[in-house]
Amino acid sequence: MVENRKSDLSEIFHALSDPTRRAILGMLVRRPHHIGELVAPFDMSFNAISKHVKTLERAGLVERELVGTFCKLHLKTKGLSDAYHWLGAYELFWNERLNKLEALLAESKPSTKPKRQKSRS
Amino acid sequence: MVENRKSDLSEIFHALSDPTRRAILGMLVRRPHHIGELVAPFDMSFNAISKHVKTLERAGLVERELVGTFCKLHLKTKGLSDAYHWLGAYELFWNERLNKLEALLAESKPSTKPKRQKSRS
DNA sequence: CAGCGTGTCAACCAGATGGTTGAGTAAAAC
DNA sequence: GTTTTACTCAACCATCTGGTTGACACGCTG
Repeated sequence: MVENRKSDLSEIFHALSDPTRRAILGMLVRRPHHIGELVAPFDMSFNAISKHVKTLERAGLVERELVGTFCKLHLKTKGLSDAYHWLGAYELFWNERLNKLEALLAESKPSTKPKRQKSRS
Repeated sequence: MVENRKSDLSEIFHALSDPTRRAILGMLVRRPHHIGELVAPFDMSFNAISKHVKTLERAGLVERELVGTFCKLHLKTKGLSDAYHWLGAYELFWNERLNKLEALLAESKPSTKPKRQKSRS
């Protein structure tokens, strides 16, 4: 397949951790763009955007389709879906856990905030 | 509130982009741990784990509760939930879009793979 | 063919990241 | 009161990151 060298969650989350890259995904979800089109909104060099695209591509979030000199970029949803489902596994817990946690914290509230605070914000 | 200085998606995704930190969350989702307990599985110094915990805390994924000398860590689900919902917005698209995309790609398949390949893997 | 537009690659830089060690602090145990 | 335990903080280091610039490759257009 040689899909992408590492369809890893680490790469995916790292790709998502940059606002520029998330914005790019936001553009691509509407319709495919070529790289040049992506540059305008960002006040950043073409090369910088190209690098971001490469990061997204490595993470498997974006797919290139070469059309003449243009490089048309498509959103590739598998990676997003992977990340979504990874988080979904936690969702199973957090609804029920929040209740448990709240109960627990309520119990231990009296002794919850000890004094040992030197420089903790 | 002073919840955390930046309940930002960037921080959250960045926190999730490290396998050690994801593993820590995996331990915390079962039950709260103190930091010392987290160290064992990782072959890494206590301080390294402590730093990871701090990263998770900054991202709002983890909450500290001081119990004597121990620092009990709870999973804090809001951040995970935020990330989950951000991705969920894309899920609305990708189910329908995949169909559209596939149709589109099927149309343009004949000219989809041009020759311009010098050093592209 | 020459020139332009689109994009890649490599080199470079400042700052962030992930790890280490060592010193210090505070509560608990002796 | 001394020692242990659990943890924090600061300094340090190598590597990664996100940006830049400049040179180059490819395909389209005239």
